[in-house]
Amino acid sequence: MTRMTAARSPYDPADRPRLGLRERKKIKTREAIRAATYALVREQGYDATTIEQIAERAEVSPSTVFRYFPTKEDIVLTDEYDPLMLEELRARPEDEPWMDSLRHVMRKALDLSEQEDPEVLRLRAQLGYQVPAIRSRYFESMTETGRLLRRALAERTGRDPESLEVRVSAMALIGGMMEVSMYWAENGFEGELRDLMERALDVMEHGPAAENP
Amino acid sequence: MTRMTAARSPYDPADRPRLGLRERKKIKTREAIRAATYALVREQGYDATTIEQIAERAEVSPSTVFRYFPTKEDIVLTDEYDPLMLEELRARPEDEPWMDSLRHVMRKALDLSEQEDPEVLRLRAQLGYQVPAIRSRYFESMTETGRLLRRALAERTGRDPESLEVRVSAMALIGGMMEVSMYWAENGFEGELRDLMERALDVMEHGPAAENP
DNA sequence: CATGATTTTGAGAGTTACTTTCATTTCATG
DNA sequence: CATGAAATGAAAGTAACTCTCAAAATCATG
Repeated sequence: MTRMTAARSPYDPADRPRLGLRERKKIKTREAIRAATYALVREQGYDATTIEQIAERAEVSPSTVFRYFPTKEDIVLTDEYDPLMLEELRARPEDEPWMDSLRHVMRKALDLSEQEDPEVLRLRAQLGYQVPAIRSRYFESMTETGRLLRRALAERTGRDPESLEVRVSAMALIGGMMEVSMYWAENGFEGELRDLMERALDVMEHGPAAENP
Repeated sequence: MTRMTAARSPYDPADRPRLGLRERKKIKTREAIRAATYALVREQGYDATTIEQIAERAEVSPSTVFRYFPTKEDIVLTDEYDPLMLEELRARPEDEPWMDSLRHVMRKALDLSEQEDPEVLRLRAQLGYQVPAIRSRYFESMTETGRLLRRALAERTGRDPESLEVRVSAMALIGGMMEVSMYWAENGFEGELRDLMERALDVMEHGPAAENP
């Protein structure tokens, strides 16, 4: 069926093989659960896939599934790109306009994710579009990203990260980005996500009512 | 305990007493369920409140509760301001700048809601802030509002409501507005929500990186 | 007002995500 | 290999939702 790529995460265990057997096993289990979930969801759809089936295919008990992921949605969505993003944002030159920095970082993040596992990027977007529960969880995780965004934005512009202005700016960006993903899925993944994101950032840079070509 | 205001909804039944007994009873049941839920949630918190308790206090069966509201979160959140908002937006003069129209309409909506039932406005914001499930549903409902927003924005600016640009603009606004509500609840409802909203719209009008006082 | 059609309700059983508890197994370490 | 710590599985429990069906309330008629 589908090629079972290992989906090397940003903190790939293979980079530091000096991990105890226990740790390595945990990582394997985690990925087994995720792989089983992706496969089943592709075969039967999200709602039709039960935790029991996932557990069975991943060869663990249902209890273990919940030990690794708090909710079913998390199995599909969890990743850890956020810290990387913050780091990248901070690494951009101080005097670069904020929105340019953001453009660079987003492009980089999307490129990376696309190259690591293009299927997963699409599957997530599609599930986010189709399944309300996933969309919700998706939004929650983007809200966390929003917290990073406001920290970075505050640092860059010398404002208080907890001020209404900064918080609203960050979440407006998040809202816009979320919509890009929905749009992409809704239109059958037509075009490069990277380009759509770029257009979205252009729009948001100048406010919603500005003239766009 | 708390005064059990009837919370006259925008389409108040009392305005048209010419409804069959059946219809009137349905509206009563609906409001009984909501009132019971609000009361219980205030007493015990959201999670501790079960559908069974709600049903008992509203003097209906649990099945009936689910017949009136698809999910527990909906009992707290459902309202029907959206169509009104669209109407108001359309009623604004054609040549008024879009963001000014939005400011007017939002102010009006918030004033209305505050005057109809200030408690509910606060309770919702607070639950949205504290309870992830509610926040999710809150966001979903704002997404629907976003669809209206993009229609109105498209009409006003002569663009395609399904274009990426319009959709992103609308959802960015929604994201920003959502954050206003969170901010308000998080800071103990300090200040007028109306004023916070105004400030948020100012921010979003000019883009996230613009200088604000 | 009686009667039959239609709508609404409640009772009950079933599904599934998630929780909690506890005994058993698996690994790490001296 | 022995001992302690961590990970697992089995099992029972909770609560949100779904489905089905029969009883009850309302409505539209003659």
